Amino acid sequence: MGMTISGLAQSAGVNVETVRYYQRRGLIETPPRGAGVRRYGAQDVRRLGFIRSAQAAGFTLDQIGELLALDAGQDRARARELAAERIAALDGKIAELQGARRALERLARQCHASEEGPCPIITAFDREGLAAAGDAGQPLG
Amino acid sequence: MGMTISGLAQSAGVNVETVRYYQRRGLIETPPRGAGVRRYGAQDVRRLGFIRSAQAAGFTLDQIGELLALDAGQDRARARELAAERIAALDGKIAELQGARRALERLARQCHASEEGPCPIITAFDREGLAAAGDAGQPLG
DNA sequence: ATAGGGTCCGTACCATGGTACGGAGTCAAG
DNA sequence: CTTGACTCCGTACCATGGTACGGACCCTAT
Repeated sequence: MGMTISGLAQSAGVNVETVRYYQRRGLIETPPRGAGVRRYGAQDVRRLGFIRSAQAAGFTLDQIGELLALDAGQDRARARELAAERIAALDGKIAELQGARRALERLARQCHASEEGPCPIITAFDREGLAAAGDAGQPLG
Repeated sequence: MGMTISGLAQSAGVNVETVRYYQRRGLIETPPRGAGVRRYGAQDVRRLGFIRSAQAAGFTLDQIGELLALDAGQDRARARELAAERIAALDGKIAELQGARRALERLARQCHASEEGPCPIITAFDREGLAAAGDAGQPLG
C-alpha cells in the first residue's frame, strides 16, 4: 500500500520537511489520507527524483514547477525555451566566476612572489577593485 | 567636513540602506555624530569601495569582514589562505555549472532533432537525472 | 518660524530553499 | 491498552544580502 512520507524522503535522500516543503510549493501532489496517513508510490518517487535532477541543472523550484506542468502539456517549444534561458544564465555565471577566479589567482601569485610591502590581495580591492589587478576581470558591479 | 551617508552611498553607487546594513554588519565604521548627523570621508569611501570589489570576487560579507580585519595587508598568509579557499570554491562551482550546461545543451539539441515522442529535456530529469540523457519515459504523476 | 528634505534608528519585509518545533492524531507492538 | 514512533499541520526560524517603512530628529532656506 505504498510508503509513508519518510520512505519517500529517504528514496531521494532528502529530509521529510523538504518533501513537505515541495508539497506546499505545489511540486509534489499530496495524496488523500488513507486512514489518517498519506501513502506514496513509485509515481511520487519519480517526481521527487525529477525535482532533484532538475535542481542539479540549476533550475529554480519555480522553473521546475513549470517543467512539471509542461510534462502534462507536451509543450516542447516551451521546454526548449526554458532550457535555452538556463544555458544563457549558466554561461553568464560561468564567465563571471572565471573572471573572478583569474583575477584572484593572479593576486595570490603576486602575494607569494614577495613578502615585502602590503599584501596585493588586499590592496587590489582597496585601490582599484579586482579588475585592475590585471587584464583578467570583468567590470563587475 | 565630509559627506553625509547619502554622499557616501552615491560614491559607490549603492543604496543608503545598504551602507547602513554594512554598518550593522560591522564592515563600515559609524563615525560619531557631529551636530546630529554623521560625516564620512575619503577613508570610508575607500572602505566601501573595497567591500564592493571584494564582493565582485565572490567573497561573502563575512569573509570581507575578515579581510578588513587583516588590517590592510599585515597578515599575508591568511589573506592567501582566504584567496585560495575562494579559488577552490570558484573552481568547484564553475565545474558544476559547466556540467549542467553541457548536459542541458545536449538535451536541447535532442529535443530539436525530433518532434516525436516525449520531450527529452523532461524525460532526462525524470528517468535518470541530468547525466543520462537517454530515451523516453512515462508522464510524471 | 516654518516647510522641505535628509538623517537616524528600530523593525519588518523581500527572495530562495529549506529546517525546526509543538501539539494533536494515528498506528503497530507488547 | 498503553507506549513509543511516526504523521500531519501551522508556524516560526535559519542564512544571505539587502530593501522598505514610520516616527523622531536635525539642517537649511525662505
